Amino acid sequence: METSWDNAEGPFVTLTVGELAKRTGVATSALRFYEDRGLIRSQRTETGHRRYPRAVTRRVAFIVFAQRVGLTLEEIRCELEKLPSGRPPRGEEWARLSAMWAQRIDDRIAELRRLQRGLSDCIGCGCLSLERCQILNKGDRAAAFGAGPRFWLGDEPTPP
Amino acid sequence: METSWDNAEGPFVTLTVGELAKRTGVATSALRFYEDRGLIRSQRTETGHRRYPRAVTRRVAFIVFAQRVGLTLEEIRCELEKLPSGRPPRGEEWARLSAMWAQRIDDRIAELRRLQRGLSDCIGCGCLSLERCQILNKGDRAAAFGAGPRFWLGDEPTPP
DNA sequence: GTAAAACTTCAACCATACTTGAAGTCAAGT
DNA sequence: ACTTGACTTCAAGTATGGTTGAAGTTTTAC
Repeated sequence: METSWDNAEGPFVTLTVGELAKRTGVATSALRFYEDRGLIRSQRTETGHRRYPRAVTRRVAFIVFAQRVGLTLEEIRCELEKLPSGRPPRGEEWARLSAMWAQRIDDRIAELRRLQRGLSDCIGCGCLSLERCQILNKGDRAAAFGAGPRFWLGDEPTPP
Repeated sequence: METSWDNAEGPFVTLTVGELAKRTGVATSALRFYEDRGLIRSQRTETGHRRYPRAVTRRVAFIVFAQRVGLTLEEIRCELEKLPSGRPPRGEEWARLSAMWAQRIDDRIAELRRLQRGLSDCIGCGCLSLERCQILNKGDRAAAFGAGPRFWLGDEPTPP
C-alpha cells in the first residue's frame, strides 16, 4: 500500500518516527511529544503512521540546541513559528532565528561570571547575607516587587 | 512562655520562618521545603514553631546561588553536608565549598560558547544535521552509548 | 480578652519535560 | 501465513521544585 519512496517529493525523502529518533538521538516518545506541542509536524500515511520530511532533523537539532541554551519548549515553539511553513527553511532563516539567542547566551554567561565572583568573594568573605552584598542585592529591586531571590541574581523585574 | 530573645546563644539570635523569608526573599513554603529535604535545619520552640540561627541566612543564600549555577537541591544538600554541623561555618569553609563549583561554571560557560558557535555557524551554514556536524558530533560517543543528543552538546559519557 | 497574624502539618496541586504501559494496528521478514 | 517489530492513541506515572489550601494552634497587638 505504501513503500518508503512513494512520495511526491521524491525517493526516500521521508522518515518514520523511529528513523528520525535514530538520526537525532531523540527518543520516539519525545518526538511525538514535540509534535503534540507543535514544535514539529508530520505527514501521515493512509494508515496513520507518521512520515517526517528530512528537513525535520534540522528542526529537531535546533530544539535540542535551544533547550541547552535554556529555552522552554513553548519558547522554542514560538521561535520555530517564525520559520516558513510550506518549504524547508533556508540557512539564512535558521541563522536569523538563532541570532536572537546570542543576547540570551551572553546574559547567561554574564550571570555565571557574577555567580563565580559571588562564590569566591562573597560567600568566602562573609558578606553573603542577601541584605548587604552588592553583587547580589542590586538596587533593592527585589524588595520593590517582592519577587524573591531571582532578582538579585540578574533577572529582569517584571511588575504585576 | 517564650520571647524572641530567650535563647542560650544570646539576644535576637534566632529567626522565625517568616523573618528568614523576609531576609532572604525565599518564600516560607520554600524554606520549609528545604528543611524537609535536609538543606537547612531549625530548632523548635516548646510549641513546635521553627527558630533558625542567624547563620542560616548564609546557607539559604548559598542554596539560591547554587541553584542558579545549575545544581539540584539534592546536589546542594550533599555539598552542605560537608560543612560542620555544630557551629556556624567559617568563611574559609564556605569558600572551600564554593570553589568546587568553579569548574562546573567554567564547563557551563564553555558549553554556552560552543552553543553560540553552533548557532551562528552550524545552523546557518547547513551542517546542523546531527550526523555530520563536527561541533555537535564529537567522536561518535553518542552512538557508542546510545545516550541521545546530550552527548554531542558536551556532556560526559556515562557508560551503564 | 479577643481578633488578627503567624505559625503548624499534611495532602493535593502546578508546571516542565518527558517516559511508561495498555491495547490495539500495521509492516516486514521468512 | 504468521510472527516480530514498529507503529498508533491515550492515560498515567516520574522527577524537580516548589505553591496552595484546609484545619488547627500559637503569638501578637490592641
